[in-house]
Amino acid sequence: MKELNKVYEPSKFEDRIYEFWMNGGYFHAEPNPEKEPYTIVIPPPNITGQLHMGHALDNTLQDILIRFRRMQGYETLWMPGTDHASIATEAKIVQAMAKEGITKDDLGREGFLERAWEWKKQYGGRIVEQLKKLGTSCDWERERFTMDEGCSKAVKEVFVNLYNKGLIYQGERIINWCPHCQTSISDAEVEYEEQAGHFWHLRYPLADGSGYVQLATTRPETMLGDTAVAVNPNDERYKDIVGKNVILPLVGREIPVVADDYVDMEFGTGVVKITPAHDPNDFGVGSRHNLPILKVMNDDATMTADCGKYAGMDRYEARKAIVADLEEQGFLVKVEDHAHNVGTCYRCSTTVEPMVSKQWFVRMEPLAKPAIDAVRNGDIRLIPERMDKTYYNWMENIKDWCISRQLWWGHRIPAYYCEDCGEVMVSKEDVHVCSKCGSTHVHQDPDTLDTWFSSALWPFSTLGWPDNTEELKYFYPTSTLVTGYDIIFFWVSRMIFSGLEHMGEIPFKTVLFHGLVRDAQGRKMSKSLGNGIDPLEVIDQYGADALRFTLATGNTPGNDMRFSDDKVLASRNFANKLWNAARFILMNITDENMKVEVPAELTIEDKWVLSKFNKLVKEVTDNLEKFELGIAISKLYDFIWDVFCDWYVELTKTRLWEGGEQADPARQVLVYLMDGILKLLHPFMPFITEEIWQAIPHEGETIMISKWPVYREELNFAAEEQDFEKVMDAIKAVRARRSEMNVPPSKKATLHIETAFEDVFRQGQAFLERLAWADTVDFSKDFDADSCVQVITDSARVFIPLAQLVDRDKEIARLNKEKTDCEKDIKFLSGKLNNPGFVAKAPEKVIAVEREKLAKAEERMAKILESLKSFE
RNA sequence: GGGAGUUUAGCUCAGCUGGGAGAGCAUCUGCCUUACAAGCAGAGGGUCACAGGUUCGAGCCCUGUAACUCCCACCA
Repeated sequence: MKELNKVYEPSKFEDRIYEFWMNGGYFHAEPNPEKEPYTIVIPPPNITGQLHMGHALDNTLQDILIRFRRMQGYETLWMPGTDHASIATEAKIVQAMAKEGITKDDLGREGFLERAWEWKKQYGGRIVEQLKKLGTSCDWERERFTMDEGCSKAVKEVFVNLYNKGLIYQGERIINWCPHCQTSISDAEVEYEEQAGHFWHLRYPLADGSGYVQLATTRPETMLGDTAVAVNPNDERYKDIVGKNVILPLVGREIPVVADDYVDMEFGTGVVKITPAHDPNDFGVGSRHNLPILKVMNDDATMTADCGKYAGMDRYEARKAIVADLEEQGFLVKVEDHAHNVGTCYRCSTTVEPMVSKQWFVRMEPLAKPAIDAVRNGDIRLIPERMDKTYYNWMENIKDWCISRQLWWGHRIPAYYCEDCGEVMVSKEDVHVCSKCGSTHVHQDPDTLDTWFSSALWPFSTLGWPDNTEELKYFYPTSTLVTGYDIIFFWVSRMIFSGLEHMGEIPFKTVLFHGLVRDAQGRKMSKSLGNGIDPLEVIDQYGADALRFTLATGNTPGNDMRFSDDKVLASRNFANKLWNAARFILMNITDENMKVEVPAELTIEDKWVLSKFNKLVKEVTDNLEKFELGIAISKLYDFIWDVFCDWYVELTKTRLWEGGEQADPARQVLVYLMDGILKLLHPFMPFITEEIWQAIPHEGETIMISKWPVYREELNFAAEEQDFEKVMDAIKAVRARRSEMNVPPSKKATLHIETAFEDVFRQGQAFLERLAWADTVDFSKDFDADSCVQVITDSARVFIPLAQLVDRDKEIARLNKEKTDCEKDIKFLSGKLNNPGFVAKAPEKVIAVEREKLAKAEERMAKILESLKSFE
């Protein structure tokens, strides 16, 4: 017989068990026509990443679903992998290089990429190793990387496809530029934050000397790039000046006054300066009026060489200088404080600069349509449902997606330019000769693609697409995607339209969104705040199972949760409880080869617990199938702690300690239940359940691939369940009474029981003795009720002869209180049942329940009255 | 400006399609009862944010209000 350590110490076995699973190959999946597939693709963590609580939550939820389905008999694939995270990784490497005094240009593209791959080799696997500590049952044999050969092939294929369909184009448009990362970023990658700024009110003189127009700006440095001022065409105030010119202060350039609907007459003076090169709205005005586009800022946000005395200044430096000059020359009317939203880079938080730039874009509208329909018609289900709205709102207002990045680490854009004739060639294969003029002066576009371009293909690129592999045919579309609501735009929506466009099929059937893990005060965990809790430290201290339990408990889809040490401690205590229950069983087993099955002979308490367990199986399975993981785990918790440990284990002690023939069925039920509990709990707490399962009698090599328990009609003992609860009620009531009167457990007393269910109570006699601290249980009427403490339940009156503790007046007062309470119950219930509306309209089931309650209350009342009478 | 979420016991949160309010932690009382003091047995504690409405019946459905949080858009 195996033994369990006296103390629950997860660090002693978690790694060993993970290794055992790995060696057994249990995580691996293969297309298998005999089985139904169940597939999850992991949200690939960044190779720069360190495991944080968000990962821990995300992957715990995925592992729960995967392990559950695997045990249910599905061919279960959890596809793992990592993301190259172009901006984040490149930034990290550049930073490291800076310490050595090297720049990207020093190394050149080739040299830099070599270094980047080296970095990936060294650190890219770190997060994977950390995930394993959590217990994730990914198919590591299939691990992928967004920049591996297969994924890169998929990226090229998609780019070329979309280009040929006209869904990818190159254009000179306003994009968001991050001066720090030195690249364009997409709209989705801009985070707006409110900053305190100013409104500078300026006046621009009219060229004909007839006066000024007054306008305001929050970014005066952009005035150098003004190529017009605009007014609303319906604005009477400015009718006369439309078509005239104004002189741009400091610069002296004459620029026209144009009329455009974009201008809001109500706002400010109704005059707007137009800087087409540095503002998205102005760009629109500019193109409608054919205004020149004048870039005044370089990629590092310094002013361009054309900016005269301001050339080379940083944008904020230039702002100061320009404001000072405007004031000095009398063009500044006033300055106001003004809070406004500033776009910042989601990676480095630098204020982004809108700029005109030639970039590659994905035309979104045609792609968005089917993606919206897929959710609307229910092909894809978002959990919680409210995410639908967020999704539609984004998809219906979507703008074209800027996909080119001025970075080196990433998928290089497969576009080639002929230096002689200017031909643009987009091709999966490298191009060396111009297809139009035959020139060999051809070079590839230097830019790379947005990281999210490759992640969008993840559900099918990882399964071998564009090749039509067996895996792709079998495992696609995937079953469930589990991810945080914060990347619905970045990733989820893009996978949906990509799957539909390239596979002609949705990428997944269900998306389970979770929220953020916050700290105990409800703050977002962040590096800068330093309030992040390291999951690995938690695992070291309390074990992966406790961490997983904490994250799965009390968590509802889409809602944020707080993480605190208290919660992990409670989870660890739960694991310890289970551990000790297992130890108890092991200590009492005599035959280590015993079968895991329900014995032929069952006592009333066996039937009670088996019936309860049977229901639990059904409910937990239902909850898991409905993605109600938090509900499932709390039901398990209640059953294991309350029903199994606090009640059933205690109940078996009478049989076990007496030994003999009656002990065997008790052992069998204990093992049967423990086996079942471990299986139900396994998806949530894989390590402890495996460790215990291996120690108790079991069939099979690992609990991981054991059969998920199913509801068994023959274990439904409704009558015995109800009967036994009568005994339990009496035990609880006696305990409460004794506790109230401070009678210590060591002080035993006889229980005289008066009940209409004597046969039931006789079956429970031993338990009344053990759990209600009785020395004997007596059913005769032969005792002096006057010297007894009385306990009344729905089904019995219990008399405890504790004469020295009985205070006649107090007894009467207490009985009277019970009477009042009971009267209230009866009044409430009969009121309900006498309400014609209720009886006519409520479902029969509900009415029956209420009748039952009333009957019980009336029984109790009769007993109370009887007791009161005896005091008269 | 638009949208969403939250508001339930001192704290953190559950509460599935409407049928007399739950858990953990904390508090109080009594127990080292031979699996577990990381435990056992008890107890107290809630006008379910507020105001209306629908219903036989509302924490749950509808309308409105307030506070907090988040997302989207962004008027110079």
